[in-house]
Amino acid sequence: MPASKTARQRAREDITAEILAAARARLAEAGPGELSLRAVARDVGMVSSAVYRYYPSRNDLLTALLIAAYDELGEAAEAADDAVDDRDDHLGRWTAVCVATRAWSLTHPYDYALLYGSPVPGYAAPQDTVGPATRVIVRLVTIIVAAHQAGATSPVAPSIAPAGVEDAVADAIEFVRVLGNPEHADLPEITTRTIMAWTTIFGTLSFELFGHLVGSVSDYDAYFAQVISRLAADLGLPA
Amino acid sequence: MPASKTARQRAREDITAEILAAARARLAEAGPGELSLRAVARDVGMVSSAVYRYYPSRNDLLTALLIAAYDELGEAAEAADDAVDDRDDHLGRWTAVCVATRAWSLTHPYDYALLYGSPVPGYAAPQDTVGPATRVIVRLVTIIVAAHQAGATSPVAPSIAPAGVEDAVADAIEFVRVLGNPEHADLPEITTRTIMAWTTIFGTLSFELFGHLVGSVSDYDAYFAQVISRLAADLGLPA
DNA sequence: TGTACATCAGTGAACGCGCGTTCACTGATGTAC
DNA sequence: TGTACATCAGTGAACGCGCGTTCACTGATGTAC
Repeated sequence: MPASKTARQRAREDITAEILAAARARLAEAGPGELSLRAVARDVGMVSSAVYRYYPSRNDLLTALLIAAYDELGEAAEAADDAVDDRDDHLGRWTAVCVATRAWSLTHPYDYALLYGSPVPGYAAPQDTVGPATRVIVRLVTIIVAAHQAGATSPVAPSIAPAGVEDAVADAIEFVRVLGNPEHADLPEITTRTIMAWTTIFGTLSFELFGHLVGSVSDYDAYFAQVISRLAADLGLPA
Repeated sequence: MPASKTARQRAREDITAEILAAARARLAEAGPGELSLRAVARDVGMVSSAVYRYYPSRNDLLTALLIAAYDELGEAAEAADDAVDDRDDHLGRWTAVCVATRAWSLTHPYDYALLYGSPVPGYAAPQDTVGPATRVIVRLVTIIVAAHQAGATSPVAPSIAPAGVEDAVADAIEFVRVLGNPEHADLPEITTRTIMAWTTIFGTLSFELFGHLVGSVSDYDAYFAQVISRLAADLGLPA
């Protein structure tokens, strides 16, 4: 049981990754529901049955694909936040995460569609995908709550909304509390607004990538900048 | 050339519609990219080649599906607006359209995924789908612009955003002008905000239907009510 | 009203293709003594 | 260091299946005189 890997183990890891990469490339032409194991095998230069040594079925390959894409996006978003030197520049951190999320999405449109487009009929993502899937929103919430705890915010829009915010997003509020931000009077409002903003960001990316803004938006970069700036204002981050 | 239809013509229309309905039902199990003409034919009780008398190819059937679904959603949204007696109750009209849009989406999740989920690889929607696709946003813009022209609004959030709004959504602003609402000082801001709100609504529906709010939102009805109420406030509609 | 012809819906066979998965096999790599 | 055995990656054939589309056909419906 040596600490260094045997040639076999190294080869196995390489080829496992190679198959995954080939499958991701395939998504450009087929969509996850029509992803063909045989086509992937051909691209890798194997016979189709050989793929079963690495992924026990088509669905397991799909799961690996989801996790890889979620992790890559989460990684990009977190790295962008971490690269902001002034940790108290919450607006800068917010903007960095949003911009990085969009940049990854534009360069990986098929991965984006896998993650945020239509679910694959007959496929239910297993529990292992949950962690990777939450990385972006967790980071966004972290930034916004930090800003409010530092007091570096304008008051959020008065709650003219129907009562019952606490109930609507109870799960998320609980989550934020656990995140280690004990008490803040506006926590329900802040949480609701952050989830809304997150939804708007991905709604914007879906609309952009899936073609629904054709005829409305003329400059996508500028439009996205407008959106995240308004969202930041709605969240109480001062300009 | 009689004004009344022949039996053949009537039968043709019925069966064309029946095939379309069967295809929509199929979407529950397969997704548009894997939609099978043969399966549709079986459901209708025909031999697969007979479908070609009605739709010249699989892609034409897809197009018909898109148009039918967009029109049904547009119809539902417009009917909800039209049913509001007090035409000056802009908040009521806004809410009615949003609620109707969500109601249709929840009862037609597979049609929703067809319209707002991942595009079908290799399929480009033809021009005929554009009109039906814009019915909801056109109605939303109409309501918001009417509210601002009637002066029944709070001022919209001050434009703390980066300059250049006009350029980002130039196409939409032009469209609103053509809609017959000549001048309003805040037109660029109002237009941007309305497109953002539209994006948020469909982003919310996509997240709800595609499972991204599991673990965050505990009461979807209540959450949606919160969302559209905040959006209305952001758009200057008074409560 | 009746007949002759034209139109068209639906049939069934066929074309050429791709799919996921199983299985017995071979040959190379790794392990224990 | 050398040998015997175990592990495992990759092969190739096969199973049973479904797909979109074409084509010559039949029989019913519609039209013109």
